[in-house]
Amino acid sequence: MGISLVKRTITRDDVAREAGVSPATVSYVINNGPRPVTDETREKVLAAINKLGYQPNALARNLRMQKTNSIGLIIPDNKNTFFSDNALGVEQIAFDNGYNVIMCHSAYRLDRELAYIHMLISHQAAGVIWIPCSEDSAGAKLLESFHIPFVLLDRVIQGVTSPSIKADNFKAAYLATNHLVQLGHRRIGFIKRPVDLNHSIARLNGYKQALQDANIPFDPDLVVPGGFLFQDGSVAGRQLLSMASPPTAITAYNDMNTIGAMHAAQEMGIRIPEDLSFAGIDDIAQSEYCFPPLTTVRIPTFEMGKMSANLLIALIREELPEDQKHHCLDVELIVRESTAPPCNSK
Amino acid sequence: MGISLVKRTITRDDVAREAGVSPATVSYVINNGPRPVTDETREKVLAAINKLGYQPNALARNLRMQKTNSIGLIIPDNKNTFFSDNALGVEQIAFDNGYNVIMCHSAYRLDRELAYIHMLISHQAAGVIWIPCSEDSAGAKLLESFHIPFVLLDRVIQGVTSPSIKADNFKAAYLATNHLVQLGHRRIGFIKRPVDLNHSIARLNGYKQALQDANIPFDPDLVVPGGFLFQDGSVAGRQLLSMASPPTAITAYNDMNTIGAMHAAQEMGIRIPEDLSFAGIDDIAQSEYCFPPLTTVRIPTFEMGKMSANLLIALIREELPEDQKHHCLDVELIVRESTAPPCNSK
DNA sequence: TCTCCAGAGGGGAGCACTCAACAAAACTGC
DNA sequence: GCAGTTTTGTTGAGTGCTCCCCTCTGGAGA
Repeated sequence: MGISLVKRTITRDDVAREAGVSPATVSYVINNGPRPVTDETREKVLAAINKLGYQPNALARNLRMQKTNSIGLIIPDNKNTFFSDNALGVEQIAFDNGYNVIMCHSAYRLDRELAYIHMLISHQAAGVIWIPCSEDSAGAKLLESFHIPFVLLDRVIQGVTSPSIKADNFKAAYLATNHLVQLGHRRIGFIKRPVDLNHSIARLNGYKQALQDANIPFDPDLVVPGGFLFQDGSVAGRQLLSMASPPTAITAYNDMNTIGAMHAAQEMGIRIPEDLSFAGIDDIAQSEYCFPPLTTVRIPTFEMGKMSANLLIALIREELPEDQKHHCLDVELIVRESTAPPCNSK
Repeated sequence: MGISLVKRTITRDDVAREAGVSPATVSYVINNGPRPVTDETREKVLAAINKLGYQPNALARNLRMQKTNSIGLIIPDNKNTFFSDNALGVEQIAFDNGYNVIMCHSAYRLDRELAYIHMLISHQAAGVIWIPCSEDSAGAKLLESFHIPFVLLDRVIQGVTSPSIKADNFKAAYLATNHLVQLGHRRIGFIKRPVDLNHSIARLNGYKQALQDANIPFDPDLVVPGGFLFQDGSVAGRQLLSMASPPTAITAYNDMNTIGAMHAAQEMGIRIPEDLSFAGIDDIAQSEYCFPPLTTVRIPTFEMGKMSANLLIALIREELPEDQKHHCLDVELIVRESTAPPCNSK
């Protein structure tokens, strides 16, 4: 049992030599085919593998096979439980199907997205799941030109026909706003995404539609931009509350901004929900535990992650029917304690 | 400009042909060495690369070089902001240094950890960052036998001498408990980790030491097991509060359990912090936004992730001095509004 | 006894790349 | 103008694997 000081990996040829068979036979044992092997030979090979502690080299295998079992996951922000939940769903399905996921964190930056896409191409990724941070189509073009299947998660890019998974963003905002309307609110502020993407426009439209259905005129002054951080929501909230005629309820593009705004209101001594109601969208982890617990619309992030991975794997296997390429998941209003009728209606 | 219907990748040989040079020259241009190339030749090669849209095949390169630029990150739960923050730090440093990270989600399961370790070995990972879910050393042995450098993050495994990054868990619990002691509490409940690992034992010991330093006798009845979910903390909280002589303050192994217990108390109609104080450890995202905002001890998770990646990269490059292999990061008490003097002291 | 054939294993090319070793060209000094 | 030296470019072996194609063995049928 000599300790080898030289760092040398055990290859398939070593196993073949140890077992007294040819390298090809070792492959046939490991891969269970494509040619049969007698039980006797198989035993010999397995014994040799065990003795030497052999691990096949996936790199060589992938090079030869012209494909890998790696899928790239491009996400904007792993700190946001919305996305980390997506990631969890993706990883679970990937693992169950023998894929490994390469985590690509774009930090909402297009250049990093593109850098990662180049990396994934270079690594011959079997496919990629992409939560784009913009509607730039350069990355999609690149993936297409290299025939790398990909699915868009949460967001969609104009002109890109790849499979996609999204939530019903219009309905999400409609439900949140309508809930406030039903409680009797008529001046409802909306914190919108700083940059307009079609999913954020859908949410803004849901807000507008709910107002329209209640015959409440749309007031553009009640729509202010938020940001990616809680603090941004806080700033937006203050802006809304410092208006001459402030809203009696606030909803937003997402929970992050809603919670930020709620904190700002509390710092200003405003009671929630007695003086001011808040409804969010996403149902991130913080929403249930903030004070008061936030009324919000649940987006099924984990399920979306799982679904996108299933879609991608079907796409890789070329088993995805044309009519099942695009999915829009339903959303659900979750009423907690941040919403109540407006105080003047009491 | 014919559209190729056959899916064939452009290789370095195609570029060589296009540029009228040898394949090796193309490599020298791409890698900037090891042999020099005249500017004229370089231009020709670059033009050909551009024209053909060539992307080098990382698989072939890695196979030839006998190494990759992939690092594995084994984490127990990406949903928990504690770990997703670790992941973010790792990814950032990895990206900046040209490494890509393979996300390995163990879901607190030893079998998945081992499955992923096998996968990483097979993929010739350059290194791995590992947040182990137990103190089993099989995975570490495996990595060692394949000479794959790894660093342990957050936790440490008995007998494993690999570099490690952890927080001062003893101090964290000491600070939380001592804060409660200083406020005048003498019956302080502790929700411990369901399974004892050395970092959770350190936290329990920190709790005990703070009591001892204040001459408060340790009461084993005040220590109950929690779990991985908010609900588990809730159950543990109810258990503590249903005691004949319940505690006036509760602290726990982590924020998840603390927040769970706090919710349980609120459901029982107990006012926080007037009737009961809560102090946690970790400072996860929820802690600042729960109600009341949680007094806790901040663990620098993001910094720990970054540091572990820097350590791993130094280790891979064999530039890590022996005396810098182990780091224990300092922690900080963050006083918010979930703690107050006990009501009987008023 | 010989031929035929099926079943099982071996040989070897090829995947896209790197780099040492070699060849050729360009430059130097006399 | 030529040997010696430097600079630039090419050749080809090797990385570990898969799978096509070939060989070998042995049993069935003539």
